[in-house]
Amino acid sequence: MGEGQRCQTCKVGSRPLCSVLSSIEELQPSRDTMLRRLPQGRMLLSGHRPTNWFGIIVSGVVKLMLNDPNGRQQIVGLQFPGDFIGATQSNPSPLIAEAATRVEICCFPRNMFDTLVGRVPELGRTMLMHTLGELDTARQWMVVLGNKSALERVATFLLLLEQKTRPCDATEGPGVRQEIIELPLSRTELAEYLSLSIETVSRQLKQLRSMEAIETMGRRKVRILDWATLNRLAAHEFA
Amino acid sequence: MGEGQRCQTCKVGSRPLCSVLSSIEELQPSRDTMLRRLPQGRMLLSGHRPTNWFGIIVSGVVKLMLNDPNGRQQIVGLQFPGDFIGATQSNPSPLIAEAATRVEICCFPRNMFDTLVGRVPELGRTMLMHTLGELDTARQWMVVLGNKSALERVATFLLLLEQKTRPCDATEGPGVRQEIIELPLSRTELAEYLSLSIETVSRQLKQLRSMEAIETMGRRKVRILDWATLNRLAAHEFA
DNA sequence: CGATCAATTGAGCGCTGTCAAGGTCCGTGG
DNA sequence: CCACGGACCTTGACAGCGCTCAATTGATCG
Repeated sequence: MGEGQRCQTCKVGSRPLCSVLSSIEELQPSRDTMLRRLPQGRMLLSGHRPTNWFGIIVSGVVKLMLNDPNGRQQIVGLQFPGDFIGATQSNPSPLIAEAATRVEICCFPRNMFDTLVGRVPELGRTMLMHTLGELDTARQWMVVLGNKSALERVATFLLLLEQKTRPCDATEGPGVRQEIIELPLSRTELAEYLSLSIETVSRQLKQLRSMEAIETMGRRKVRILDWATLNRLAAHEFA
Repeated sequence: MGEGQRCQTCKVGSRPLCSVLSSIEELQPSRDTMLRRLPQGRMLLSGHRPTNWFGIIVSGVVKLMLNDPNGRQQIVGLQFPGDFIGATQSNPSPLIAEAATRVEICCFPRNMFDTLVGRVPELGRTMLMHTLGELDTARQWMVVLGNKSALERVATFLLLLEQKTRPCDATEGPGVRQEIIELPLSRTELAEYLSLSIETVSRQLKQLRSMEAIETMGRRKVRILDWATLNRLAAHEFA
């Protein structure tokens, strides 16, 4: 893993998992915890190899991948600030995790977490709730992959991204929407996430551009112009 | 829910969740637990409505569905004997659960489960493990829906089904494979699960028949003839 | 300012969905 | 036991979406 640094002022506060973090911080304030800054592309979990740490994402995006039997890889989930990562389970999973952008993770040794769960029952419950939420997310994404057209998938992704990358303190509501979205994925990664070809992704972005629903600014930025159209295409999936 | 009956001799013993069940049985033997027999088509969870019970499937298959924004429904998971169902979470989920076949469920009141989790910490851990397993399953299915052709999906489903419906005491290995598989789903449901049209499902079954990989016996039975071909098509997904 | 890789665009085709017709299974009643 | 009806399933024809292959354009960095 490499570079590390003591975690002094964590900014994940208002995210769903804040309670876990604060529990940990209260009991063992910033001694064994550290804020790791990882470069884009760094592998965090590699298939079956066991992991002795776990952490909470503070900033950046982590992509979760599974090896397709045909050799190719598919992205099966994205983890945003506030989400868990690492050895949240003892049974090994073929899941691969990689930093999609530069990432900051608040890391803890695994045994520390285990003992904490024993001492704070609330912690285990929070973990379970979060995992059930992830399960819901995965199943909703199954519906996206199963029933939506290429254009709808791209629209859905853009809205999902906008929602997930809102500043922590922003409440729901159309007033606080960000116009300009930073894409944490390349076109190739977008294709792997949406189960499309690179070319199709490109064509759908072009189509959205010609509908004047979005405006692409370089490779990694999108400005959203027409929320109504995008919402209609995504059919209010991730409200 | 309707018909119920005290649970005397439960047969879920050797399934993954046996520990939960036995913990419950030990502490509170068969007083508030009962074995519910439900007919095919009975709805178990309906979207947002809260549920005050939970249970473990003893026999039969339960399908989990999500409403597609386009109106159609998609099956996002199947629950087999040994799996949880019901209020395993407090946060509401839009998930709908329905008996795909006649189903027997060992049911418990929700508060009983909650108190047990407080008394037996192992129980919460088991729940978390099981949920993480479900998450893995969901993500693997995402890969199936994203990258596999219609023929491969059908082959994958047949092998998955064979694996899941093996008798409890059967260990892994090719020796104990069942030749004849009972399909818990109609063609329409199969299509909803595999994200295909009914017609395509039918055509792929025909193709497998013409390859002499399977043999259909009526509408709800399949005899597997060529395991190698099926495995090759499914690419050893659910080993 | 070129070198290099990513992204876009175009042409062509195959897989799968749609629409429509025919066939099969199964419960019901004669 | 057989005839009938209706739901479920199968089969065929056809079109369209998205993938593949190939060439071009564009971005980013030395």
